[in-house]
Amino acid sequence: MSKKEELLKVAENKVRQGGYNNFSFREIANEVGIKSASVHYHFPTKADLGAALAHQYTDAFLAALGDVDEIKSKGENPIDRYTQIFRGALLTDNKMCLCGLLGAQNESLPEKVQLEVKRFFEKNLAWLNAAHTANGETDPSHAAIMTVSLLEGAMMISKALNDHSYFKLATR
Amino acid sequence: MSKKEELLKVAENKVRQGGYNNFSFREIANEVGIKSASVHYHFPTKADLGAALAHQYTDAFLAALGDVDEIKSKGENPIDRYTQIFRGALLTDNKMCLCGLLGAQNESLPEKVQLEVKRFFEKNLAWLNAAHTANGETDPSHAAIMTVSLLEGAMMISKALNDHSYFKLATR
DNA sequence: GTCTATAATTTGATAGAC
DNA sequence: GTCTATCAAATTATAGAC
Repeated sequence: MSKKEELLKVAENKVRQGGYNNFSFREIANEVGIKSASVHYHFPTKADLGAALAHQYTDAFLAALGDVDEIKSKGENPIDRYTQIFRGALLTDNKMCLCGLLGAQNESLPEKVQLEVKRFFEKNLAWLNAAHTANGETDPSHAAIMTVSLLEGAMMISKALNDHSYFKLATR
Repeated sequence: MSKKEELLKVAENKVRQGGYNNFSFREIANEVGIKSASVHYHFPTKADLGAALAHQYTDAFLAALGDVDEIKSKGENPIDRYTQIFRGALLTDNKMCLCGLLGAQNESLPEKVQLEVKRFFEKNLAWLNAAHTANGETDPSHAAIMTVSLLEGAMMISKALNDHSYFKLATR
């Protein structure tokens, strides 16, 4: 893994724990074994790093979701798949959804970060819309909104209560 | 309004925009016309201020909710009332739920703030449990989890998309 | 790509006068 | 209750050498 990739990885963990202000260039530099000035070579400003973080997170999330038609052709329910990926993010990593946390503090973020967070939710809603359509639901776009809202909210409250069983109850 | 109350008010707005790190003693002191050293007279540490903030927010929220039986006796649906109060917080103030945002960044908060955020959700779940019970639902505790998760999630994503119509769609 | 050195600003907090 | 004065630490960022 390149230093640039390492920096993104450690920054992601910190943001998912406490938001955009929960990491500094010095901290992440120390953790990957370089100096903070060198971080600016890879990411000119903190806003650039934040935007790259959200962009990469979105791409990885979409890749994990895969293709709706392909899931369907295997006889699987794509909404179950979606739920499982959210569940894994919380139960395995024990961390919030990066873009959920950033979205909540949206107003205080640099504009280029805001745009990437927006992209995450637009892509998620489009995927869920296709999934609910493939499931033959009568109002797939409304169902998409309900699905992602419930999962993000359940994740947030599980963190607040420090109790993963809350998320499990919300998603059964 | 006392200086102490004014400090809490301006701090609340800042936290609801960008989280716990989105205000400093200097900033809120300037806004109410005193010096940052004087803030420490009212709140010894920032953690004390944060905990007072979440505690006051919870109390005000519960007071706005009122009594489930009283709402019921008027022929009103308490879940509709709950939804309307959430809607007002987003559409009128154009801000996140204080404890929703703090809950998402829970891991990075001082312990005394975490405890107050937890209290907010426990009280909300108890209220919703009573409300769904009064509505004669078969699984009121599960319904309570679904209700608050959906509302917090919809609020978060409305902020992320910067689009209030998203919240309206999620709550109709 | 990474370093040293450094600048300019902000932060939470304290001591002690009034 | 509020002030002045001050502190130590942390922050983002830049200049320039290797």
